[in-house]
Amino acid sequence: MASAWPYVYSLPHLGNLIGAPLSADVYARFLRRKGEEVVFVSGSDEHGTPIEAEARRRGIRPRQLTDEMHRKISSLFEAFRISYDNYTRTESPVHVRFVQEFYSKVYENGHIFDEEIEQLYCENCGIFLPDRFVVGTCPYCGNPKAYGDQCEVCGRLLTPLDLIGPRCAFCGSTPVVKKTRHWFFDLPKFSDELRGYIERNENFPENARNMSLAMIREGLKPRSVTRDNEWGIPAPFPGAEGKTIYVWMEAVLGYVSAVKEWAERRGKPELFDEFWKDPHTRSVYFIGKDNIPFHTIIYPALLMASGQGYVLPYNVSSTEFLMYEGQKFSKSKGIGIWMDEALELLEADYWRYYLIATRPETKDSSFAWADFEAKINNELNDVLGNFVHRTLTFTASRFGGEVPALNPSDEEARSAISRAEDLAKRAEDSLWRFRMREALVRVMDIAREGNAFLNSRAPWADLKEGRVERAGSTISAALTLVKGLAHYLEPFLPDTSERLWEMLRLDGSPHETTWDSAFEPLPEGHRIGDPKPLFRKVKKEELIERLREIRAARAQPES
RNA sequence: AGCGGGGUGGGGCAGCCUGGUCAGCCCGCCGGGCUCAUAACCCGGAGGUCGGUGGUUCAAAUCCACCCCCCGCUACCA
Repeated sequence: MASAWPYVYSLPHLGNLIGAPLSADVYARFLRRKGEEVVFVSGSDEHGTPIEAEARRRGIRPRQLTDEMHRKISSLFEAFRISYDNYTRTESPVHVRFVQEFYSKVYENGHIFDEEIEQLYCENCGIFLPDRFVVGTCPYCGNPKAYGDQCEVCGRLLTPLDLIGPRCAFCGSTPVVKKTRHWFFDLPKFSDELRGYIERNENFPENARNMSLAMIREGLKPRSVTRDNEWGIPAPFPGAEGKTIYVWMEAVLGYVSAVKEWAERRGKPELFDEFWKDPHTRSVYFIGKDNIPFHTIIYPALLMASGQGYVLPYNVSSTEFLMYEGQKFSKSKGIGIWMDEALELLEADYWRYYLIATRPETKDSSFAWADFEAKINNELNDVLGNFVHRTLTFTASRFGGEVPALNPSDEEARSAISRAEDLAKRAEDSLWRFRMREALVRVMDIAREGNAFLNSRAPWADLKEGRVERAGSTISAALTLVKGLAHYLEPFLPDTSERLWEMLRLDGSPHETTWDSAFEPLPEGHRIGDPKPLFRKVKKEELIERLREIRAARAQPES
């Protein structure tokens, strides 16, 4: 399993989080609970022009910059409980060596050719400028901030030489045209093989399949593999001294190298082949929709071209985009919430709940504070938190904290549990189909079921009238549902699951248990721990205000 | 411009591929119940004819055509 590698130029925001790492984490945890052998990898994508330029601007080495960013991002993923088996980086020596060997093979297999091209060069910065990093006035609409590849105002595609008054995006000086030689991956060669692969792969979501087939239909073009950057992995092709591998063409191979690194670190290098070359391995990738063509076309083509028998993606699960109050996340405009800020406002599970419940599975969705408040308060806190709390406190206060007996002929109690089992089954079906949002609703329905069950049975009324056994049977069943929730919530809300585990005084850990043992009842007489509320309500005004303060405090030392 | 996705009661979504048994779910709103629980929980109700027009069909949210609106992508940003 893999989630897209974040480019460590800036910290990921909540849209990035749900797009790849969090979605992948839910699935990875689910697979582990189902007893599958899972290796879940990702890492920091740290080479390339933007970082090289930023480091130059700050007067530090790129490695210094990415060391810091890698450390920050790693700890943020950890705090959000993203359960990577290996979160590494593209500067990892294993990765660097792997990429060079990989491209040497692709070259030997005859899928690389070189060609001289003309490109804009900034003499002040001393770098060739990717089209995106040339800015100027759009010749069509007069937008003074058009990019060298496209004008965002009128939407027209451009080349840097179309721009009026082209400037280097980093220093503003006028670039010159210069010749340079680059090495290209012969992508069109793989068109037929790719088409067959995509058509045969029934797991690809519709958007990924359609987009990819359309691109093949329109004709694939060779992709350049090299760049004139210093900050990157040296290209291993004869005559390519001084060139580095284009970040994208290199970072995707991290999916492979990260598993190699993981296997070597465990002292079992043979695990690498077991995972990557066994045709039964299912590799699953979680990405945002902007990354689809790379993962369904270029990346599989590279794997094919290496001739090493690496398994092709079993599925590429792509999400649409998360917006922020209806707008695009934008660092420069301060629109959105970033991972580090989120954690200062609330614990990870609040965010995990909301993000999974709002996951843009079939179309763009929007983070909205009003919606956030409603979901946290009414669903997470009231439906889930309260069901657990009322059940546990009732057990504690009326049964001395001991699990009462379930009456075997209590049909109502048994059918409540069996309805919950149905819900769990449906949650599982949704998860197998990568519908995490739907799955979470089904798990929450278990709590809803529990609440309805308690109300209809009114064990408090039974106790008043001396029907202790009936009340006990009700609570026993409710406790079984709570235990089920402790299991089923693990992929979604790992910390909450852990706390429930402790409150129920269960053995082991929710992170090692199995999905299918969820409803095995607690033994009669088992003592539970002290019930504590799982969640608290939030007020959006307060959160927004705190966010403002956090930003203000941060802006100070920076400037 | 091309390509892809989407337009379903006040908000957020599912259903559409495999036409009828689909108008469903969560939230909100209104009314009722309960009091174990963090004024939490439960039950019931009002509210949509499924972007528009035309077509296919005994029958369309579901298929076809055209149109309108929103979003994304267009591959040297990663």
